[in-house]
Amino acid sequence: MSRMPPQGGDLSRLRQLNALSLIKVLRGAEAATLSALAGRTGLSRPSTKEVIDELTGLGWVEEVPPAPGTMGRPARRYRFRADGGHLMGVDVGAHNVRAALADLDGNVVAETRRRTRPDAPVADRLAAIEQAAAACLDLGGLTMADLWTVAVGTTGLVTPEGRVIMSASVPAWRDLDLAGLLGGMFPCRVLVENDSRLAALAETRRGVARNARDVVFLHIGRRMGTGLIIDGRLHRGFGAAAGEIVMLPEAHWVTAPDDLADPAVVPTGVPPEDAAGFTLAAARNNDPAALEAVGRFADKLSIGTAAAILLLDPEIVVLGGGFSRSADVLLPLLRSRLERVCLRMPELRASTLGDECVVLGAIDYAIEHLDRLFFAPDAPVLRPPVRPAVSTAVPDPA
Amino acid sequence: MSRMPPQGGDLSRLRQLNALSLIKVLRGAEAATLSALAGRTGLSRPSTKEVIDELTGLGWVEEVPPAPGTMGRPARRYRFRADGGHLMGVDVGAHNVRAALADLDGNVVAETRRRTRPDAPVADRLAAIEQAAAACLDLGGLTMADLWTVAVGTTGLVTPEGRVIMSASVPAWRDLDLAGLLGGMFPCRVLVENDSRLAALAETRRGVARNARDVVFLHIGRRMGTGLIIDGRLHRGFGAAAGEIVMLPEAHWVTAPDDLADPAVVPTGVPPEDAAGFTLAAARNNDPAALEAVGRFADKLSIGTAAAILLLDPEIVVLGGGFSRSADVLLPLLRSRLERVCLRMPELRASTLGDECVVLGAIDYAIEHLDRLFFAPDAPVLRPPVRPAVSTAVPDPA
DNA sequence: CTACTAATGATGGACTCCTTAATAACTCTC
DNA sequence: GAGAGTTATTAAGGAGTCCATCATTAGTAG
Repeated sequence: MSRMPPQGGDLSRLRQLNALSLIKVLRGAEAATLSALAGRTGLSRPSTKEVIDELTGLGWVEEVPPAPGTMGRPARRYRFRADGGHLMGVDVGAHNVRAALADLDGNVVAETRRRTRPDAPVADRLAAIEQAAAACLDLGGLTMADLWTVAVGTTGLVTPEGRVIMSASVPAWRDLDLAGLLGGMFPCRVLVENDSRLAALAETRRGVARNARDVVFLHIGRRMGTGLIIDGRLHRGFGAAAGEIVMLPEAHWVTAPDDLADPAVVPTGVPPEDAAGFTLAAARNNDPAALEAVGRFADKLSIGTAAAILLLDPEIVVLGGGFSRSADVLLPLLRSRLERVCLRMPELRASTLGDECVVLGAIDYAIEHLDRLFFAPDAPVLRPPVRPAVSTAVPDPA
Repeated sequence: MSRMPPQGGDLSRLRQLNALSLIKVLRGAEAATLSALAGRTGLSRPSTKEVIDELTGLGWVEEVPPAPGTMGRPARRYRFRADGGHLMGVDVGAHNVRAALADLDGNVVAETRRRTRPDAPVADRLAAIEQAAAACLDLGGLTMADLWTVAVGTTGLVTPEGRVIMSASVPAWRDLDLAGLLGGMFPCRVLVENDSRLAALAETRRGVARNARDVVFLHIGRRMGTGLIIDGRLHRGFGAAAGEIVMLPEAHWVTAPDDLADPAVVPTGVPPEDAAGFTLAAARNNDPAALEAVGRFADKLSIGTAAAILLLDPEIVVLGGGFSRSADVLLPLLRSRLERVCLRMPELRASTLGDECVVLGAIDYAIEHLDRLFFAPDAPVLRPPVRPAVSTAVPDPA
């Protein structure tokens, strides 16, 4: 009957649970005193001390100077050593490859970008990834050996095993064992996931949808995409094909972006990648033809979005992707259309993370992967912070 | 960050975890020997014995005669006392009210049904519920006081608090505090949930979708409905309005059933409730007009279904509801339409639970509620099997 | 310098689990 | 039907983890 928290066991298991619970409390928080930690874990002071000592010895926790100016004897303070390990997020797009290096708390330490062309051959794009990663490590003063996990977000359909089936925006990205190829590039576990899904994750972890349990993320741009967070977790589906509402014929999402590149609105000479921006700007200035074009786009956008809202009843819908820079124009149009259809209207917000959305999501995804490794019920024995072994076996027990 | 299994604590907490883990192993399984239990929980034999003794003392577990004919000394055998408590599932429909009494393993002990009319006033339908429940208890030789939880599935939109906003098939069911009204009828916790959702739950727990993690359940009948199981759990959504794809205008689900009552196919004189059955039977016999009508229905059905599949990528789609009795006609039509659109085609099966679907789902829902109560991380202290207190407070921490 | 405050460190007791070894109950073979 | 073989039960000793309590320590306030 469903997955089960109540995992008892040995005495040492209890100690381990308490240690993990302590790490959990320390994570992300500022330095804390023993009393505070004892209060938050429910353990007694002496036990907390003992566990903290063990964790300090292992290198998970470090002591920081006591806070001055308090009454009584100054309390020793401890904090989680987020620099005990590092992970990397990579965003592989049609025009850019981004890499970001982060510590175990998800704080970005260094960031790089390499340009590529949509029609670049596979080898070139892989080289760009390698260069971006190497430069990023350099900037952060680290080496490959310091990486615990790499998570990669890419355009296209990604299988649970990390193969790219095909990508509309990167023609060469087709039936490609990306996880395998990158597995040879990095000496650690490499996770590959669809970019829209990772963007959705970033928005729920640190963006406008922070702390929401059910989120629909819409990537609206020259290519459309969706990412779903359900019950606080990234939803992949049985064959990792979730979120592909783009393919619903009745929603016309495949051709919808063309509405914003209507020759009746956009003068010849405007490069294709700026056409939508032009139309949206014109609509902002009440150009009638542009308004009509944007209206057509919003009509189509609203169909797929309504389907997602009616099915999932999310707390919030987040708009990301290139077009979301003109959310001031799009949001009201979308909202009015959705209100006609939706039983319960969710919050509707534009992304604030912008271009970094996918790399940040990749980092958050890597962190969740590590959390699963460390907090799993069938637990890792308490051990010093070292890079987890590269288990090429199971892709990801969700 | 996310909900956390690693909940450590006291020594007694460890004992409790082990006891719960033991109950979990015993649940649903046949009687087992100590060695078997020790093996499955990971505990040592002496510890297992001690915990079992405690649970036996509390009344959760009972000893059964040893299995004869084995080598060596016969092992004592223990089993979970499923009759330690009872719960009731109720299905409130337009034409029928069903009630079923079950033990803690979900085995149905007794079952009753009362007829009502769709236009019956609220008081009449409530009386039918009370009568069905009373008769059911009688049949099972129990009283109200033996009930731990009652779960009710009803047509219509149900809020997280158990109010019925409105129901298309039961006009009187409108802005009604059903949970409150029934709370006065039963001396225990009463849960109210949409019937299609409960049917979806039953199919995943004991029907054709057994053990699937992601399931889309389609209720197809004179009223359409959906229930979603995501990651093994019933998905309700932020405002408990999930699964209402019926409302998507482009899918035409509201009028779709009318296709099967086309006057060009159904002779006058056939009562409205049999019209669809007539059309489907005619289609089975290759009546051209009927085939066309069923084709139109399948077209509409496939739109909403495709939306759900593309978004969620379920492992399996289950067809339930009245029309699913003609699944042999409908399934192939639906499948061929979906195959044109879906990226990954899920399994497509007809329900086998039939009319009992909702009551069984209600029972499973009640069991999950109890499981949450007993296995929650902030745990109940180990206690004898008694009916949990009626906490009118929190509706349901999903 | 003294009183007050709050954290630290050390001791003893309680509880849970494990390992090991002796005992008990039943089947099978001769 | 007695003895060998097999498996479960029972009991005792040991180790690990947590808690409560109390004397001690290192600051601030007046």
